Amino acid sequence: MRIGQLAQLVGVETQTIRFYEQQGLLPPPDRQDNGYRVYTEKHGEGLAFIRRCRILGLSLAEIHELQSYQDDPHQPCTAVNALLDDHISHVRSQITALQALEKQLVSLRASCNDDREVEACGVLAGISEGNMHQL
Amino acid sequence: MRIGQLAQLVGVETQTIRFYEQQGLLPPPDRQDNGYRVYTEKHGEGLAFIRRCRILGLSLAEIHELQSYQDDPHQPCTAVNALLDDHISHVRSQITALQALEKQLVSLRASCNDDREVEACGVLAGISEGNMHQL
DNA sequence: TTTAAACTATAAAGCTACTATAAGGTCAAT
DNA sequence: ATTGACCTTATAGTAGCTTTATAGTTTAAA
Ligand SMILES: [Zn+2]
Ligand SMILES: [Zn+2]
Ligand SMILES: [Zn+2]
Ligand SMILES: [Zn+2]
Repeated sequence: MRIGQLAQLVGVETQTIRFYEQQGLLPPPDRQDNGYRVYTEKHGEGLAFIRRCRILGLSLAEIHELQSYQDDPHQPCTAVNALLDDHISHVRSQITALQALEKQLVSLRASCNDDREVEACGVLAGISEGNMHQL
Repeated sequence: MRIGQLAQLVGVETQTIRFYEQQGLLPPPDRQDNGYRVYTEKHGEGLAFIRRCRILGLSLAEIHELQSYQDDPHQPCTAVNALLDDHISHVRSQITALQALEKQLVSLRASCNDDREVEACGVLAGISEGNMHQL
């Protein structure tokens, strides 16, 4: 299988595949005499694994870590579970932060319901006055 | 006021101030004979405005847009309010996406409550099997 | 007074996870 | 023979800084 076929199969761009190879997430495939990369089914599985991890929001570093666990299949999976726990709490804190942000933005927006001149815009005034507890 | 004092006053790093100047968000200040930047109170206000916008999650481009409105104070503030509305909906969609992600991660995590070998880890299996509706 | 700490300057690279562009080699078909 | 689709590498761009390198300036201590 050449790179274009693999890309289409998994639903990524060819550059992304080369990028993952360069980052050490995908093993370098064999090459044809003309230099073209030749991929096996294993590469397809590896690439699909990476993509599913990315969809779950895992960073390339975290994926790398998971791969290192896969290479050592008789270790206890504590580290894998811990990695996911960390990631979940990371996602949760992002959610919390964004919810607080939304609240602030909504109250800021509420300070200017009508059409005024920029000079008197409640939104701009709210930002400029700096009545935000963060700063 | 020199750059270090301004930085301390507003709570940013000096490089960040130079960066904002370079990006056209902060007007270039006068210079001393030795080349050192000299800032006025106005610069402090401008910088604080930028920082508060950043805390609200606004991009530098959005901040630039807001500044252009400030420069034209007798326009109606419709565009300001609209910018904020857009930003709020952006934040909301991020929250929604992250909540869906969290749900998926939690269910994935639940598939491996006990300590097993990596080989049998429910988390890794869950990712590898690809029973995710996205892919 | 010398010297070292603290401050300033510019320019360039690094960070994440790609995406896009450039310039070119290979292959099948027309 | 030439088009078009595919492949190659290398390089730059994205966002918002942060870090590093290198060097000049000011200020305070020894
Ligand atoms: Zn994570
Ligand atoms: Zn308004
Ligand atoms: Zn926005
Ligand atoms: Zn497990």
